[in-house]
Amino acid sequence: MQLSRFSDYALRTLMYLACAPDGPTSVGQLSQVHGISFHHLAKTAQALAQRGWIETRRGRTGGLRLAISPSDLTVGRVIRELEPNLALVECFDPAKNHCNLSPACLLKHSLSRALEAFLSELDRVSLADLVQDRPALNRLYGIGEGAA
Amino acid sequence: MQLSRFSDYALRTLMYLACAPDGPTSVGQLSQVHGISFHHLAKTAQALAQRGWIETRRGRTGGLRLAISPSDLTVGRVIRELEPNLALVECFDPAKNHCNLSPACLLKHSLSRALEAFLSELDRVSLADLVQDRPALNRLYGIGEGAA
DNA sequence: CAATACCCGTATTATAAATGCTTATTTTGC
DNA sequence: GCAAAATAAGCATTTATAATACGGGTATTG
Repeated sequence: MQLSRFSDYALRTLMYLACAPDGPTSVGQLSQVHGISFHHLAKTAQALAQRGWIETRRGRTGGLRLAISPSDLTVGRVIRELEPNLALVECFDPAKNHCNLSPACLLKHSLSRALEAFLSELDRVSLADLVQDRPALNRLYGIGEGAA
Repeated sequence: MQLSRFSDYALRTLMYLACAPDGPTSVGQLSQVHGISFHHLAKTAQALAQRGWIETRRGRTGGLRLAISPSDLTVGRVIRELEPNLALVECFDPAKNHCNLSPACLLKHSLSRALEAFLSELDRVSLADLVQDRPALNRLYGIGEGAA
């Protein structure tokens, strides 16, 4: 049971943008800071832009910028929308289900409740909460390093 | 984010054994009822036996039998022990971690809390709870069908 | 002794993620 | 106004991992 790296990278991108909100940040910058493939990051940026969470600007001085307030976006929301498959077991998806116990199976309900407990715990955490110690993060990001 | 089928099949096996506790149940029977590969099920049975949750008996009249009381085993326990990878993101595993934000990253703590909420919700559910409506399950399992 | 059923290690297959490449669009500078 | 450069967006390929299938081995019963 693990989160897809897609969601993971999306959260890292949002965290960075929440820390460096001044100018637009290029995907290349994000790629360098996080040590993640450029093209892979571009793909996640695309998904974030589609949902209106970030603004993308093309051209010579383009890049990514947060389009919403960090306190308005929760980790739970991000994962609910971006995680490609939240069906813990096959019977969660009626189309793929092969288990004929479903009618009387209480396991499914228990797992549903547990998943909801997981997500609602993350609903309590906003992007603003994640970056509350901005100085420490900026140090790790290398933001504010005067020397080239 | 989804559970491995390994854990899934293990839980189904335990549920069946909790419903049919009289004689030993062969892996072949379990395979037929659930429509799952024989060898794959045998592998999960092995893991259950190693933990003392079931007894296996070889030979002509052999099979699997529950070795503990259904109310003493929780779903949470099963998943904690059997799920091969509960590391939601790479930074949960220091050996595989490449993210250099770890020291100041609050995301990890949020995810840890959420995972614990998920598992503790499942700790509240015992195997006995899952099979409380035994007649309905036995009907689905085909247990008690007089006609051949 | 023969048949049945669990035990264990290996190999193949399938699926999904990660990466790389190509195309299209925008902006800046001449 | 045009050309060049930078960047986003979309598409295809490679890679890795998990699930599954298979074979031989061992123990037990009748």
